[in-house]
Amino acid sequence: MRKIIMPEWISVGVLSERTGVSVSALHFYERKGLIKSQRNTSNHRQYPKHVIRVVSIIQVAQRTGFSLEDILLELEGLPNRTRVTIDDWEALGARWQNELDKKITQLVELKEMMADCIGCGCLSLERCRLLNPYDELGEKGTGPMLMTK
Amino acid sequence: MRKIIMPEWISVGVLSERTGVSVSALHFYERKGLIKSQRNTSNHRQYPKHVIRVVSIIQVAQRTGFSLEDILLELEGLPNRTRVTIDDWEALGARWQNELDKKITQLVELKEMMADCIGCGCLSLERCRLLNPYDELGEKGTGPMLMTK
DNA sequence: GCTTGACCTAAACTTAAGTTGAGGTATCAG
DNA sequence: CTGATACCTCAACTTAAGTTTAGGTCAAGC
Repeated sequence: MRKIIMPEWISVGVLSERTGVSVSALHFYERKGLIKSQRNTSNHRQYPKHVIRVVSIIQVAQRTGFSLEDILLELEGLPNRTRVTIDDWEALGARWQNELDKKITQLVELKEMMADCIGCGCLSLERCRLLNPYDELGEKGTGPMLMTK
Repeated sequence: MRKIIMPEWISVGVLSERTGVSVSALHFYERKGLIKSQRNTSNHRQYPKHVIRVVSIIQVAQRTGFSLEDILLELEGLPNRTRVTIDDWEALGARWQNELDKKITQLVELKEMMADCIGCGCLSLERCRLLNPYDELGEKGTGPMLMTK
């Protein structure tokens, strides 16, 4: 009694529907090697259902700033192509986590910079003095000032 | 006795050095309206020092997935161009925070999807079964399986 | 007075990530 | 048999975010 569940095959149209990614983009991903398909007798692509999940990962990764090349490297660029171990997979997972953490750090940094800028007062006057610094300045005596350092 | 600190002017080369952004990119940002300069008598651009900070914000925002158009909209696209209030600025800040939070959520989502994928076992066998699903399957009886849903 | 370095403009080129279009095939419904 | 539909390929086009190239100006130093 086998516990294996064989893949269900879906067409490119269905994959597109399920993921919200256009057919042309899916073809493109395939050309780039991010996903793979088998062909049926009519030369139509057939994807195992699990590819839905791969495409979802691609989408989210992309929206969060990874390039397709990055994603491909993460998914395919394993140290040795002949024998890939569980260790390899774990290393890959670690690298990916690391990248995610870096990106989160950058977001937090951005938040801080903005808070700084808004906090310093120079961003809260009519229009941004940082961007439009040629308005009459110092006409009022009090009020927002430009920063030195 | 005035408390106003007048801006120090810097050249495009210095701005480039200070920010790590190439001169051509800075010209480009200026064409796009992201930064502004005055010209000296030799027609050379002069930026107030604070533009360093603006460029830094642009850089970080970009690295975290905002397009220049997004950034421009956030910085410039205020409701009414003639009279911009503190409320406008706060609304802008709120929108920006919101975007940042969305992006952070996406990163967390991505982390979860990956954890899921690795956890399910199908990613921890020689090479990825999700990506290379045509390997001999079920040869061993036990071991990783493909997922149904 | 000439060269060097930092700057200027405008236009063409580049890369990533697709989209669009033209022309062709296979299966199914009436 | 004749559309309609869903797919196929290949090539050209698009947009964003710059870079590169080519030709020109200006002030400084020797």
